[in-house]
Amino acid sequence: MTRPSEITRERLLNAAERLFADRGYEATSVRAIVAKARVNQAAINYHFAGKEGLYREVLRIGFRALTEHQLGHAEEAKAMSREKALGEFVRHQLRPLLARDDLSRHIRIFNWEAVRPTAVFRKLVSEEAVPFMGLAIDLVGRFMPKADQPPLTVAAIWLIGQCSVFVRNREHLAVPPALLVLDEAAVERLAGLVSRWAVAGLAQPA
Amino acid sequence: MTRPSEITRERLLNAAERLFADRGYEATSVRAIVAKARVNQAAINYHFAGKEGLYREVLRIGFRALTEHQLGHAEEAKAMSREKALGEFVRHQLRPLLARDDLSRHIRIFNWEAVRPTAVFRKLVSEEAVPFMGLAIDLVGRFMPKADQPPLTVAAIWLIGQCSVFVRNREHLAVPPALLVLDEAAVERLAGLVSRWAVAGLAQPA
DNA sequence: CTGGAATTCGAACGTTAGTTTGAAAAATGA
DNA sequence: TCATTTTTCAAACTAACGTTCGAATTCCAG
Repeated sequence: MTRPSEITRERLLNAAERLFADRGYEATSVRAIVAKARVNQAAINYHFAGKEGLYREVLRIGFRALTEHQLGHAEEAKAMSREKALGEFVRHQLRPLLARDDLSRHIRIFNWEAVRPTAVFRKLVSEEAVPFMGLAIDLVGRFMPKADQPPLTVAAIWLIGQCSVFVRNREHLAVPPALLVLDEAAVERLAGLVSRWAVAGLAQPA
Repeated sequence: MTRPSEITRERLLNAAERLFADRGYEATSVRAIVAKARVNQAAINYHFAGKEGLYREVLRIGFRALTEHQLGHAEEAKAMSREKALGEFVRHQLRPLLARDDLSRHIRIFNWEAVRPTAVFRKLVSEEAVPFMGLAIDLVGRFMPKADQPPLTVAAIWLIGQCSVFVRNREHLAVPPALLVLDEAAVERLAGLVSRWAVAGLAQPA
């Protein structure tokens, strides 16, 4: 076994993750990726057998990171009140408004997938059986204990929609008429607002 | 002044509107449009000076149709309770889940724009000064009478996000785990659910 | 060292995108 | 009718896309 040179692979994954997060899969060209990664044109096909393969790998990494992060907080979430847990979920989802770290980028990529899922994404979730909405479904289930799966899924989609619309319209929020300065405090306030609204909706009798 | 032959223009607008509603601007090719319209390849450039020009015209028509429709119902909406008005708004936004008429297509096109606004769209709204969210802002304003513009805009985005996420994930709702049969009754139930949730959020004290 | 495998590189390929072209056809007004 | 304009048409053009290719280079175990 020959140890492959990991550096090119790593640079590609890094550059691709940022570009995919910013523009989505379709709108990101392989030439833009290799330029940002400063590697050769053919590197993507050599290391990942094509653009799709690279994207699959980026998605896999995102899956792992997110589930790890959530698993790390799963116990705490169970211990919290359902209102607190939902608040944390919303804060977590709105995090890309501020931060530019890995986790935020993963969320932004999955937000793209929520709009129009790529074939790669669909295959991945079906293969790995790590449903993106699982956590959201569990969460809303605490508010609707008697509901069965379909309405829970609807509620989860509803909840995610409330968050992702802000993340994706980030640049809209910064200009009039919204004119939101997207600093720590503003996002905190927004998260509080959205989660209070969402709790009010879910908590009421069906 | 020479009367142009309107038929090709009309066929193009019709075909383009359907395709843009289904796939969004980027993913719709001019070849697909001319094929559906059964006109010549060069017709788009001749009649609309390019794909962008055609899209701008489709957007303009959508603007006019939507505002006319809303203006027609504006008086009724004012007369309703705010809860009823919001319910009607949500039902209206969710209408593309069922119907395939012109109005539904317009809404779906604007939903695409809510994801990642095209330059054409931005220019159009700034030019025509017909803000897409104006009605939503007025509506949420009835629940938050003391709020000023920024939080109202946030609330409006929040409200729109709750609806558009369903319209765009329509095909997701039809398969497990949601397994929603998208008939009249189901959409009606969904609209009721979403508007009740939204009302609960907005109606609570800030 | 050194020979074979792994990796990089520049160039090209085939396809599809939106647009342009110039001639043919149709429509128009005097 | 006829000269002029408007509209259609098939074909080609330029640019960008993802991918492939073979030679050049780097790497590493023997």
